[in-house]
Amino acid sequence: MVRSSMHEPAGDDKKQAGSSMHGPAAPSSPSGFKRRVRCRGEPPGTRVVSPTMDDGFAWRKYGEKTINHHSYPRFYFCCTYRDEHGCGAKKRVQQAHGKHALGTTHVLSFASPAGGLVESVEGSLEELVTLLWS
DNA sequence: CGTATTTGACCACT
DNA sequence: AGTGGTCAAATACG
Repeated sequence: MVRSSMHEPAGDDKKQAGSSMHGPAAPSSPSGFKRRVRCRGEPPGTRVVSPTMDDGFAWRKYGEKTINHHSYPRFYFCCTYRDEHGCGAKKRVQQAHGKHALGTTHVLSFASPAGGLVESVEGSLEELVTLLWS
């Protein structure tokens, strides 16, 4: 969750170093590194709402985790242009109760079309879109 | 060929 | 000890 001291992006340093160390750099000798291939074909009907909704930006899913504390999994998205535009837009989508169908989307930070920078926004996708276009 | 997407594992904090 | 969050690599599709 949000670390008390994770306000500074500099924290990425340690993370990057750590990953590098684990060294997937040596694919030839993975100490048990087995990447299971995925079947890019989820059964139709299971999908209630498309997290990749068109909010004006391209979102790329970079992770998924199931929270035991909650009843549904959480999806992590980040702006596809993160590399080129430095638009450090990050989106966290938590699937709310099936009754509401629409999960809650928390935006960590994203560049506003107006040129402003928004951070730590939380609300439904609908609200976020409205805010973006505000 | 490039991009988007998926899954597993590790890490840091509490 | 457990949780949550991110990265890296591999694959599939256009």
